[in-house]
Amino acid sequence: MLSQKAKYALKAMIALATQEEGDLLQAADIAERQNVPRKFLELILLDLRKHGLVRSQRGKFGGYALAKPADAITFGQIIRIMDGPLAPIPCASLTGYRRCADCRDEKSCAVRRTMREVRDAAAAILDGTTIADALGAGAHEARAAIGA
Amino acid sequence: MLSQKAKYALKAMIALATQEEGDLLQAADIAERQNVPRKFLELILLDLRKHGLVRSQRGKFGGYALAKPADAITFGQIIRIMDGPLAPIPCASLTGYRRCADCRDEKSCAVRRTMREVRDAAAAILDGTTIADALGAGAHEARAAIGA
DNA sequence: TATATTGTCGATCAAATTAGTAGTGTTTCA
DNA sequence: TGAAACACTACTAATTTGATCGACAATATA
Repeated sequence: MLSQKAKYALKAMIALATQEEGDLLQAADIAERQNVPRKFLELILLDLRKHGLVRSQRGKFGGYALAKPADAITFGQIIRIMDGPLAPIPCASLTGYRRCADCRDEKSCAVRRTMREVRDAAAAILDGTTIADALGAGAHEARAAIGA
Repeated sequence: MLSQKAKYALKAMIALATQEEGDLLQAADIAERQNVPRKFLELILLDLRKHGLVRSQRGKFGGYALAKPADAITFGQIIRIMDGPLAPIPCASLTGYRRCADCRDEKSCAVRRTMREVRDAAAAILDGTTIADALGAGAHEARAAIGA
């Protein structure tokens, strides 16, 4: 399961991507637009900043902006920061491998093998979808909705 | 994340599938073979029985057996019983749909759209992998391991 | 029938995780 | 100097997870 935190982080990054290059968006604005608790969102943005996805400016008229182009930031990066590895089970993870305590023979474990397949499929999608894609597709859907 | 419970359930089902048609396997045996806590496993088997995946016999020389052929039981069925929907987020679930409380416009939500893709990919794998597949591949690996 | 054995089931529990909230400090600009 | 914004620490309530315990019910065999 994706945590609320990760979901809020994705929504916040998408909101930041709608800004003009160089413009800042304040936590309170994002919170209101995306309908998420402001203080909780601040923690999330802080975390994203510490991981280099977002930059911030303090003081009056401060705020947040993407630290990199929207097409260089993937869903996978954001989710891993917030929730950890994508794999359904640690023994099937590339980025956060941990052995199962109860596993007798990892090589022949069908659970692990199948969970690795699931991980790979999820990673292909999440590491292949950028914040820019999210915007683009959204715009596409919006255009389609008005018949354009 | 796959819970321990779901992982144990998968392992137990695989263990049951190794038995001859009609033979029973006792909870204590499964627990020892698969290295899982016996009492916890009993709860899991009970749950699997109530959902029709396993049958049980009480009393001396009692035990458990698959209630259906191993190739008619998928990872997806087992995981949904133990952990609920496969989707990373309820608004992207087919079997357990629930709206996000904070969502302003579900139609244009890029998070939802992408999580639906992840769900579909995971479901394709998990609903397409049976307990029989798990055994078969395991045997193949085993044969490969001994050079056969 | 007695007894050992095995599944059934309800209650309970400790630890971890989740989803926040509160408050204080720090920076910046007008 | 003061208001506005981010930074950071600490705390907490509720939920979930991963079990454990013990009494009960069914069954096979001696």
